[in-house]
Amino acid sequence: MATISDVAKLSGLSKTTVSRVINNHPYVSDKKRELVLNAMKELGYTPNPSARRLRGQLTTTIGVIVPRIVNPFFSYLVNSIEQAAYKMGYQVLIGQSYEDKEKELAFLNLLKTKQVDGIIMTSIENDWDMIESYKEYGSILLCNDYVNQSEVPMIRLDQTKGAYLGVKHLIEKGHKKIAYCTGGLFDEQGKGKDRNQGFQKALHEAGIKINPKWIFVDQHTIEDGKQVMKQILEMEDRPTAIFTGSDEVAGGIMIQAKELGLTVPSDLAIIGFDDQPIAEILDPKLTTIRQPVDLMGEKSIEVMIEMLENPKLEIQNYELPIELIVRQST
Amino acid sequence: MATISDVAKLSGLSKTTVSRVINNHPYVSDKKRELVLNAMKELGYTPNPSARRLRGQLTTTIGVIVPRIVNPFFSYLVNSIEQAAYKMGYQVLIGQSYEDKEKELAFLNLLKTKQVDGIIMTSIENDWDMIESYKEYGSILLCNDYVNQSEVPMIRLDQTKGAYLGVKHLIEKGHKKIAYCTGGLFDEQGKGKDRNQGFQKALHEAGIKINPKWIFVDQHTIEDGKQVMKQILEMEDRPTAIFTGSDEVAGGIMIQAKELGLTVPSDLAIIGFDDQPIAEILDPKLTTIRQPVDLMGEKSIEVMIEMLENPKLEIQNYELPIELIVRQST
DNA sequence: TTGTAGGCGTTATCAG
DNA sequence: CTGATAACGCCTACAA
Repeated sequence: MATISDVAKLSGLSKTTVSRVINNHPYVSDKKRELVLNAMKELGYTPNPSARRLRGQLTTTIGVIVPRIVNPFFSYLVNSIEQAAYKMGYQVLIGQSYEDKEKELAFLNLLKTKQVDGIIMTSIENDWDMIESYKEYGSILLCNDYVNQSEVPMIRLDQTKGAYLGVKHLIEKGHKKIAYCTGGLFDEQGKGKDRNQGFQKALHEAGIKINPKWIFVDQHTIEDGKQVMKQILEMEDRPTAIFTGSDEVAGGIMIQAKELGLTVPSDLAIIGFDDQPIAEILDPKLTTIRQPVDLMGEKSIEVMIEMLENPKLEIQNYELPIELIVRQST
Repeated sequence: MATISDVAKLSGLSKTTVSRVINNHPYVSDKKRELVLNAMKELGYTPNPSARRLRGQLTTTIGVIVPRIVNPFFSYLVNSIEQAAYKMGYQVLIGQSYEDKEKELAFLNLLKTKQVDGIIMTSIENDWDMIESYKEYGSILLCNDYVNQSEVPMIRLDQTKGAYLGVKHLIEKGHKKIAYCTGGLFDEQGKGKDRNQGFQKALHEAGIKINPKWIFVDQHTIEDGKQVMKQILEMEDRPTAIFTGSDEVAGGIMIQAKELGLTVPSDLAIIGFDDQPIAEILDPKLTTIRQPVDLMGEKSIEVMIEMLENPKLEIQNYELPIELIVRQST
């Protein structure tokens, strides 16, 4: 591999001058600049990022933590982040936390050793204090997930509104017996609390009481959805509609419902979350809440790079639009 | 961030001794080793990978090129690669080529600058000669895609057999008018040639002639599948079954078929490829060819690390099993 | 068994 | 405008 010295030698100039050209510093005569540029081309020279990192320069690499890449929501998010980053000349290092604290910390450690300039976190596993302690080593940005007391930029959606819109839609369709299925818990705090609030708000407004038996927590996969449906079938008093925290769970419910001889939406109306590709594949097509994944990725990179270039940037939060997509399952 | 010098100072020893401990070299007395270990712990010391890279050491980072991460086949593949790598203490840098030669080369350049020890390519865009020229800078391994004249390890599947099994299954079901849908071309060479061969072989064995009108090339998405179905409907002489290069295209075909009032499989039998999650979501469930993605990822990492640790390793190819999963769409 | 010194490729500082 | 030099953190001949 050609080094800066090779370029210097070939062009008959010093490393310093070559470096100036590489980094677009002023005070280089056009002639010499030309000379250097030619030599660089001739040797196929690429600056060595390791050396730059060692010198304390930026790495032009951004880390992204996702719980699991096979979740379409996250693979689309990573996709848009990667594309936006590529356009800006940045690389993306991906890490899956698998909802494991250790893996998350291991990834955050990349900041310490200047392997990445910053990390975009799309989910949070450890306590915020723990994570915040890494801010000293590099930039951290939250995209999708968030915390209240944070001192980092956040790109987020109004999850409360998303759930509210969905449940209100069900109510408008005449449903009063509405079940709820979340990937988190049904607590005041903790995962999924915003959506919980939206759900409660919509019911409250319509004067409908929550039936605790119709609350399903910690549901994630298609398989989970199938199980939920089986549980519902066994109930004496069944819901007529169900709001779900993911298209996949909604899909599982729908598949199982059909298998059990129920008709969607007349026997059971179903609403998903994310507007993943399967929403249009399911039959009937799934009514769902769309999250603007592409926007989230672009914005995250935009803000991250701003932060990197201007470390004193004022911390801001960005809220992106979330909308209801009505299809046939409601 | 603490450096090796800090550890040396704190432990009252030299950098050399500390380095020896870090790298498990012999000739360090137990006492001093203890001393160093304590100092390391106290300072929360982590070796700086950039410095190591600069010194020409391994980076414990492996690059993976995929065409697009949102394709479930690749996101599952990346997932299994990442998991296997993590277990071995390696990091994974992901790049999307978007089937673009430039992007692919940009990623291969990471080898030149020792940013990654090796690269796993799951697809190939540039001419092989071009790619092979990067072998000088680091290890390259092919997983999924392959070339004939290659001098790198390949983890691959018998695509010919996959297509053959699928088409044969259709024939056994009594179909004689069989359409074919590929993501590549219908050439002797080029993308998808193996599956083409399997398709042809199965028909040939059954004495069935190929109808060129029923060959659809360069089809990738659900939307593509829908278009294919529309084209089929317009035909005077329609096929009764279709073999498809991806579950997504198959899904599009199925959705559109139902929309047009056709019944699957009685009006049209459909067979997919990959056994992605949507195969079970579609109604009727999709008969498809399963590719053992997890195995592919694990094996790729296993072989890559072997290669890294023993550069003189004999080049081997590995063929993994591929199987037909019969469901309801045929 | 331990330590000294030099260099990997880059850029900032300082002197011309 | 240009160039010599030191330093980033690590590893390894070589010396002791």
